[in-house]
Amino acid sequence: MDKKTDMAASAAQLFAREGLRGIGVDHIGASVGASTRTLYKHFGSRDGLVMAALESRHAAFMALLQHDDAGIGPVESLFTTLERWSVEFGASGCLLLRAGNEYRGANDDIVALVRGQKAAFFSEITRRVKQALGYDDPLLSSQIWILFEGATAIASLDDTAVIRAARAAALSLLAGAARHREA
Amino acid sequence: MDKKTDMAASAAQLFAREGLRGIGVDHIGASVGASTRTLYKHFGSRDGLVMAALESRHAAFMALLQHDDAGIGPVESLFTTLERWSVEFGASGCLLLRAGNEYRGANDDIVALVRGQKAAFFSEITRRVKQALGYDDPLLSSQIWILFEGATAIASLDDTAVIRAARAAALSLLAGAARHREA
DNA sequence: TGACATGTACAACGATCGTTGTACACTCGC
DNA sequence: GCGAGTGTACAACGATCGTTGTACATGTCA
Repeated sequence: MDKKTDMAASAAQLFAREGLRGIGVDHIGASVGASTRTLYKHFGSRDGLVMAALESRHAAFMALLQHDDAGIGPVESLFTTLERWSVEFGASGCLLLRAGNEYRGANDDIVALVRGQKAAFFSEITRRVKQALGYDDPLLSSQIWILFEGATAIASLDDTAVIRAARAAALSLLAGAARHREA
Repeated sequence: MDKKTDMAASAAQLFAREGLRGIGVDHIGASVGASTRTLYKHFGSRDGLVMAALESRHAAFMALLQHDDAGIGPVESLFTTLERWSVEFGASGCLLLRAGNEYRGANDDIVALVRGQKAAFFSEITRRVKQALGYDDPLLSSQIWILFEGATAIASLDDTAVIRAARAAALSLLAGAARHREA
């Protein structure tokens, strides 16, 4: 029905696998059985399609994040969700950061979009850290963000075991912060 | 004198700024005052130039790493070197990982090269962790690697302050491991 | 002097790719 | 029934880009 949504999602997957600039618009349209003309009527340009694909990816992960709050702690679930995502969709680095780096100096709108999405993601991390500790800890929040992005990056060439190592590090830092607060 | 080395270094910088596939070979040759024909006599193909650029980057960072062992600890200097590198060469994510993701499904040689370089880098981290602790700690080594790559990735859109946050987290984990060993 | 490596200028090729125009189907709500 | 919205097929454009051939210049080393 909603072919525009399908195209954006399929484009995100193809961009992740073949490279942001390593695949043509014709091939992306054909992947969902749509003509190139339809693609342009929806997105206007290739860069417009790239932005739609990034929004699709970001929304999909954020939605998965909200859904996975069963039993485990709010910080820990960041990493279990990432692991499930990597197994299901494949690990090829963060598509948002890849786009931000690949289109810098070519399209400022894409860079601005990525910046906004990452700011939203960091807000979510900050919220979860506060939920776990009872108070705000900006440094710890950014450190957990670093662990998350590092695990995402490395998982693209190693296996997904690094994600569990990152989760353990995050929990260790979290416990250290709580211990330090008590003393 | 050695124009081949210059071209590889300049290509690495241009690839980092304009994107791995966002700049043409003519432009790269012109950046060092060389003709396109000379470029092809040295590297054979565009992908050959990409691999040479990656080797140039990897070697440059590893060399900078060996040189920065003055006063501070072996693990801490990983991050101070990264910070100096980012200020001097600009922060646009790890070019190696970017290439590995962008050329997957297009050139296996590039992916294999990146995999080897990252294995060498992880060995260096492992060596430094052992030097700091007195014994091997594979989990901690991979966690410090995660912090390093995460800081590199995030520094490309935030400022370089994240690198100091990553360094603090690494030292915290290191101290935690040493404390746990004593008990 | 001659052979050879290295570099340049210039032109051209073939291919891919982003983009658009046009004409034609289908479906839905008024 | 009719117009709007959505989708398709097909062809073509202009531009960029990777790649190569050829002819010529320069330096070095035997």
